[in-house]
Amino acid sequence: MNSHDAHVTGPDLAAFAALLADGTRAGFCLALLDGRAWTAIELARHVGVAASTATEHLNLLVAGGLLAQERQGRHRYVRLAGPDTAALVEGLAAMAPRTVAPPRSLRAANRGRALARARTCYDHLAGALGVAITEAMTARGLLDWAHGPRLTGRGVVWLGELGIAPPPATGRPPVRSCLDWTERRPHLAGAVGAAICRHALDSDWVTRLGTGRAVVLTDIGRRELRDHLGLSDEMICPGERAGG
Amino acid sequence: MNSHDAHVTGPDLAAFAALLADGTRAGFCLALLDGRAWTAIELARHVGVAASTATEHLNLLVAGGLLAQERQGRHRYVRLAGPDTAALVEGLAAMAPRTVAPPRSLRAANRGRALARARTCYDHLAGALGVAITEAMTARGLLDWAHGPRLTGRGVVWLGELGIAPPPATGRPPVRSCLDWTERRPHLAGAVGAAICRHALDSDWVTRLGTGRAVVLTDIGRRELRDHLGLSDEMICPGERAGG
DNA sequence: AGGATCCTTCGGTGCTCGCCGAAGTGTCGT
DNA sequence: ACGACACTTCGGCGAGCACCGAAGGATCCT
Repeated sequence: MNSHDAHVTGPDLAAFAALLADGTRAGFCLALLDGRAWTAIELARHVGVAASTATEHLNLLVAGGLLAQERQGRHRYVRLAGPDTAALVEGLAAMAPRTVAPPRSLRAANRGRALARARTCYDHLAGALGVAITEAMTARGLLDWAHGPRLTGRGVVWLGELGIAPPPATGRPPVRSCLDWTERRPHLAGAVGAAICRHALDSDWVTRLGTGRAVVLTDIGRRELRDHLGLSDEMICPGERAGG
Repeated sequence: MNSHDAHVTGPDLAAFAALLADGTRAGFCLALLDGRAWTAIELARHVGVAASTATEHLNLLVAGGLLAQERQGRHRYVRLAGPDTAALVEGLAAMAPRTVAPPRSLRAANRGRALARARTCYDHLAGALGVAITEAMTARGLLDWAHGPRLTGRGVVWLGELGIAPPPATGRPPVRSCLDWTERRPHLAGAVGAAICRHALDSDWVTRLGTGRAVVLTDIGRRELRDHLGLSDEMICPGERAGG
């Protein structure tokens, strides 16, 4: 195990980046950022290519280690390989130029607004909601950004009040910052971000909107966020009124 | 400035990743990870392409925001746009598959060994040396990894003893972890990592080996590392004897 | 068994993109 | 002014690759 003897000429950065350098494959990965497993056909339809084309791309992504797959009967389920790959896709996406195109339909416009308002990002909350929670936690002294994001002692207590146990010290950083696409401000990621998101879903603060990544804040969630973080509706959805 | 009205269909991940999906451009970025500014011709020769080809690639990388450039007379100096882009390239490189190829010459083999031993990575120290420093700091309680890497109070004192002022709280995280290509273990990055690297170069702990990223530990550095971190030669270069 | 669905394999097509060399522009040194 | 050098522009070539449709498994449902 002497890595000095392996004549490492350097990582094959180009081959790896090429995995994401195709519109179809990038679309797959962005879709998979919702953290769930998709079937091949779902992904194919999502980006509008033939099933055979999707198969080829999925083979590449799995072979490249970006995606993990499980086969169940006639279904091929794929998901992002892990939190680190998700973080990589996030980071790349945050730095990539935005494509600003007019929505193709009213339905698409509504979906876009819902996504901007609140969505899951791999396994944590993003959008205006995710950013608002993060900033409220900072304002209340639950997060400390002096040395990068860190949960304070009060933050640990606060988590406990919600019934969330502080995540065990595994390899995954407890608190990570993830730059939001729509808000261009950071929201909370990492193990704690995931725990909060799970709690929000389990306790019906938010519910999934259809089958995508969009979530919608419930009345329960609105009350809990006000009580626990002092968040008003205005602070979460400035100038908007959340629909059913 | 209501970002919800801009119909953001999502980041153009593919276009951005395509910047790094070419062997020549990836070679440029990996070379620029040494944190210095290179001229177009230097980069062209480094990867072995014509000057005209290099120009085209540099145009793309600059337009894409990955590289920044300054023109001085007949020279075009390019460098990575900033620490965040450097972090992105690092992260991608760490996750990319290694290309293990036999070195083309004795000279190349020596260069590879020198790089594995100690090198700069953008603006901090990497290789066996960088990893050894990071692990020694952890062992001495200067770094705390419980909530992601963080400098402890003793760490701040230790920096002071070296004559390094704790970096101001700018946007850049003071301490960041960067996965080492050759060691596959994390080394210290971020503002503190950069400060330590600068100190190591200023105080002649290490000196640049030629014009590349490789550095070599001096006798001064060897003594200082032993006195300040308890690092023995064995711990820095297991099974090797550093040459002049 | 039969049909529907999900996935895969296999040619074939068309286009993008990286590369070079030659010629041209601007800058530096003498 | 002149050559040397760094860089840029342009035309053309060749390879790689993303795409599709058709055909062939594999699996589930009735």
